[in-house]
Amino acid sequence: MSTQASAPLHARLSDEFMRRINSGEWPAGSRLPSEAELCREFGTSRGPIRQALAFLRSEGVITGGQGKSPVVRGGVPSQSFSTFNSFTEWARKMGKEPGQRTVELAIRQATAEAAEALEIRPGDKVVDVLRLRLLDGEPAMLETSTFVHEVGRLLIDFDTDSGSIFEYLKSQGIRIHSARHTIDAVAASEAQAEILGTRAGSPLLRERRLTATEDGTPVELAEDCYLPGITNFIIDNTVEQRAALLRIHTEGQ
Amino acid sequence: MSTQASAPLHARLSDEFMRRINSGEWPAGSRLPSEAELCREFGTSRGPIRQALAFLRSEGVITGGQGKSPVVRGGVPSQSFSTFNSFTEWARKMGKEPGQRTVELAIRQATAEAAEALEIRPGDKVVDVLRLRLLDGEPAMLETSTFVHEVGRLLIDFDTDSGSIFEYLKSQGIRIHSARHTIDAVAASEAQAEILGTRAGSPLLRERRLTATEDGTPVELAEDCYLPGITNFIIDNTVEQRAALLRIHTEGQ
DNA sequence: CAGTGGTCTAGACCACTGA
DNA sequence: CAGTGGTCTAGACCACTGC
Repeated sequence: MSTQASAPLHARLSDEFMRRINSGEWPAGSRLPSEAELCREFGTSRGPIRQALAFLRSEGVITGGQGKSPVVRGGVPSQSFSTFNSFTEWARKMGKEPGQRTVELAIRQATAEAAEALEIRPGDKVVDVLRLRLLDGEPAMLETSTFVHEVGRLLIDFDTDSGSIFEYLKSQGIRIHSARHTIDAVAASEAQAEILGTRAGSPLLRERRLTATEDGTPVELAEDCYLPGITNFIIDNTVEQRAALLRIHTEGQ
Repeated sequence: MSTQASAPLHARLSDEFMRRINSGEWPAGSRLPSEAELCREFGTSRGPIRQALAFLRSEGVITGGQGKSPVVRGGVPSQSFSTFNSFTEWARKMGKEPGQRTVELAIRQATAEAAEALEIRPGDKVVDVLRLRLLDGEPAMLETSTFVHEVGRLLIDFDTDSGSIFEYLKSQGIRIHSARHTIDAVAASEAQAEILGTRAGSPLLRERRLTATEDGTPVELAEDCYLPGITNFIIDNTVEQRAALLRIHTEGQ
């Protein structure tokens, strides 16, 4: 199990349930034991059992209910916040070796657009980082990040060629808490095409990202442009997740 | 409030909390009343109160905890499963008028690729629908859907120019329960470019979708290609949502 | 230190499912 | 009908926060 012995009971239970599902002890398509049975097996009340099951439900690992015991669903992925927000961590999890070449690190004045998103004044100092990200040594993505100065100044002392900015900022006590990702497709500009080693006008998968701390203060505005074919985004959703985390947007709204 | 009088207490509570947040009674950045206070106000035990707060937390509407009362976050979107899965419903919510022109509706044998995704045998009958989707009369997306025959046969009696297939199938008792969306960027083919009124080779935002019923049986395999600039995908995530609904993927994994 | 949310228990009633 | 999950109560102890 991945949880510590001191972890809350419901967390240990959901890990144990997850283990049984992944090990095939509770195969996909089968019914779970009833809550009453699980209470007896683990010598606990219904509370923690239900809390653990609710977590599996929110993950999409189990489904069904009301009068019937839940059913195990198959082929469900899982990814943590940091995996989604850190290129480095994500690449490692995919079994690829992440790399980066810093093209530019600059302190400059915020553009009007960046200032609005980051909730600062136009002309306030920001730190721009432009990096080419690699997978197994091959160009995969062009990352353009703009940090508010208070956070970005920490990067001056950091070798941005050495690894994950996300992890470094975490070690410096910056707690990234939430992010909004906007995904679309764009044609590569001349400059982008040259760095990525492709043709101008060819399609790129673009992810724009606004990250914030717990109290909602913006920290970073980023634009990541992926070479197509190498990377895609996968989103799972179900009816149970009442209002989903995700939405499609259109201009003028 | 949107919930019925007979709805569970925790649902009515979360609606009431949401109302107070949207009305400005609990402004963004402010602290919520303590759970004990809410218990007194509504004359209930902590259970339903906590369940309602947990829902707001999962929506990203409130944040924080442990020793401190939660804080209201601002600017949080919300979208239901059906809005994300139905072009028609989504367009209406965006204030646009959805439209469609059916290019082709055909019964044919499943390709090897489609058969594998839909968990049927290659050569089994499937129903293909190719439609140009419009927003306010302008081409916006090219939709290629492949339905398993058992479901697709219902479409033969449906005017696919008239509206939402998703809604029609729901009215026919087909209960779509979950979907996996894979998003990437591709270059438009000659055929696609002609229908969409763009140039071959220009970028398209592609969403491939596999929808399933509650027991995990695949129903539809779709490929939607959006004209860029008109549409993008927005995803919000936070640390609290332990393993998110979303992930980035790469080839060979 | 007092107040907060996080966790857990024990027991109860209800609505829904399937035999 | 018995068994299931969905809901709610009342009370308890803990860890964390800020004063």
